Amino acid sequence: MPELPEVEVTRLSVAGVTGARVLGLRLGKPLRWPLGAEPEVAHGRTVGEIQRRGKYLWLPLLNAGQADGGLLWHLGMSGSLSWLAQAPPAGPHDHADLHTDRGTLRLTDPRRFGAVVWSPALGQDPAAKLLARLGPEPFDPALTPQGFHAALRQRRVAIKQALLSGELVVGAGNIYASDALFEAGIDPRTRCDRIAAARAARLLAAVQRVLTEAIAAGGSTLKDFKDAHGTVGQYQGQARVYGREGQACQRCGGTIKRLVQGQRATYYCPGCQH
DNA sequence: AATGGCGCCTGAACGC
DNA sequence: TGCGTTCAGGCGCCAT
Repeated sequence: MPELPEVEVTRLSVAGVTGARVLGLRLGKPLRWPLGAEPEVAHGRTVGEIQRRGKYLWLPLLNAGQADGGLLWHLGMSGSLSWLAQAPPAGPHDHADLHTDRGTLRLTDPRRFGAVVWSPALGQDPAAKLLARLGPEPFDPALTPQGFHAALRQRRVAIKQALLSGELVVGAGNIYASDALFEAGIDPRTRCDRIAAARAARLLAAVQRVLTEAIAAGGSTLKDFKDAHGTVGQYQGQARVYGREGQACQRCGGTIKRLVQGQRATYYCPGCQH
């Protein structure tokens, strides 16, 4: 799924839920992690402002104005949220419904790698444990080219896999990691500690540029993804290399190649990336 | 400590 | 048409 752009597009499209009063929480088949509380805990609470951290969404649920709990959502690989004025009966892949007086927030996730987890706060367990290993946000001003380079120097894995891990910077999954490396002109197999400062700076800028473009395009819809109003993303049509094996590189005209790293497909242009 | 690999679950696309 | 195989956007956990 859903990489950072899709989660951000989802966040923006469900903003209307803020201020709604929760009528009930219904869960379907088990998701990746259990809710960790009785669904009734949400009842009668007021929805606060939805936030994003990495590929997670945090929905505060205020109890008489007190911020003492909320729901942490993850879309896994095939999940999407819908904001429904009139929710039809839950289908076989609808595994969470947050019913409110303004509509229903519904998680649809065929593969069930997603999750909805109750937590007393974003900074407390279980949410804190799930977020503990996340690297910096890509648009955090504290993430400098110098800091990014310093983090790269401590790793020997291939840069593509390091980007996927989210420990250097969160948000780039398989689509955007490939495209960002193309933008930066870096071979995806390059060891992190062989990337000099100038190239590291170029890579960080490329990650930011690709993610920004993807958010503007409404994300990528390879199959399941839709925003909360049912709109599909458009980035997949403008991908630089992702999913374009055998096609011509837009920059040099060479042929885009596919390889496998850590059991994941990587796409790159041998002519443009070194 | 860092790294590589596995598995969770379902559906679609493909080859025979 | 039917069946088996392969592949998918993530990520925590395990063994090395």
